[in-house]
Amino acid sequence: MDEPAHAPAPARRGGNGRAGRVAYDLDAVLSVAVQAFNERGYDATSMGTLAERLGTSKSAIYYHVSGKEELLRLALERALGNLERLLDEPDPAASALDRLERVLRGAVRVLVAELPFVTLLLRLRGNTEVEREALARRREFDHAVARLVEEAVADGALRSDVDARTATRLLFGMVNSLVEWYRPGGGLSADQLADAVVAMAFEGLRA
Amino acid sequence: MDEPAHAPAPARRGGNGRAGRVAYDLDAVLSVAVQAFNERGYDATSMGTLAERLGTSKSAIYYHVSGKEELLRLALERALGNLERLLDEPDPAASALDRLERVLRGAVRVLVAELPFVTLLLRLRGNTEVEREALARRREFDHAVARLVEEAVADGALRSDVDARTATRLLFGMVNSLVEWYRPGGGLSADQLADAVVAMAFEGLRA
DNA sequence: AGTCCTACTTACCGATCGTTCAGTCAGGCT
DNA sequence: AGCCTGACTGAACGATCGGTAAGTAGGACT
Repeated sequence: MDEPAHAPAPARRGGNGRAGRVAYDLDAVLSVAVQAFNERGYDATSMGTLAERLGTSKSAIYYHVSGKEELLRLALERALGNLERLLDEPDPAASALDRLERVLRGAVRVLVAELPFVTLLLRLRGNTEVEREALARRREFDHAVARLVEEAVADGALRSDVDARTATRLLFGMVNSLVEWYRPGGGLSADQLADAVVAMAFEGLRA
Repeated sequence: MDEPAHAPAPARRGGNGRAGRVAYDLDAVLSVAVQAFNERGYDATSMGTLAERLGTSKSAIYYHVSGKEELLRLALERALGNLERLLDEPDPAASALDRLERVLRGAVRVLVAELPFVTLLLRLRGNTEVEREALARRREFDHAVARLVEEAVADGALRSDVDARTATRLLFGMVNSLVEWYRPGGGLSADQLADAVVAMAFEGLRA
């Protein structure tokens, strides 16, 4: 067991590629990197650790990506792209409340489907330019949802005794927290989870 | 402005101590450290940065604490101690729902009062033994609250169509998220915040 | 057969990390 | 006057960091 233990089977090129080479593609490197970043934190994860987990050398990684920060950038792009797509094509005929519920369910779906990538996004500190840009895009997403909440309050669909901004933040806190505990295959599907989130958010826990 | 810009005025010893010395005590070092850890992450914060912010040298810090990890340990102890105290002396006559609400409000109060310390706690990754021990204590706290939720569901006070464990986690997600956005002095008091949390958690957002 | 490209490897770089150590200096004590 | 202690300073330590340069095995292509 002193062979590269955590590495997924390297993608041996079949079909269109060269055969017989131990070739990692960018996706394999990225997924191993993101998992490590989430386990130990971005800063605490060295390129050496990544190489170990991939079963290669540090420099091999630099063949696929320009550096550590590009791994971060690619991962954040994937998370943000999926979230931002939730805001496209809203049904203009639907009520603000309906659109909010749809975004909420969509967010749960994306968080579950892209768990490691979104996890990374939600833990950013803003130390570098890459991180700050991602944080700005995340803030823009948050604001779009906040506008939906305000609209629903104006419609009289949501209670007005709780500040809309505070409500939005608590709502997001609830949804985003799932990256800290939800693990797929644990007997709770993404749909069930979305149901629980919507139920608690809109109707509350009281019997 | 090339003097130690971020350093709080060093505690010049008055009264019982020696006068005229630039003396930092442990509390001052700790509070600067925790703030830096929260801004840039524990791993991304170097002892050199801490020294700069304190307006001293790296080695001066080692006079007060045994090392970087002890700063972390002291900070986590403060956060965990305050949270764990919430579970002491519950009124055994009160219903599970009442006790849950009291813990919830207490948690909001502690998070607000000890914001930087709890923030640090909630961002742990478990890289070292110190971090893993803190995570274990945090899990124990979570379990105690989960038991309260289960009790309240058994009483019929909370809805049973949402899994108690899931509900607890969403509840905590909501409360814990406030370290990411709540800033004191922003026109929202801790009590108002607790009201909003309890309202949303128990009654939901629907008008 | 010879050349080219892909996908690496080994060896190393300078910078920075947390930490240590020896020395210093102001004030209090005797 | 002499000594002690508390609170540092400045220089250096070895380890580790992210990243680079140069070389190369092996299949594809001509």
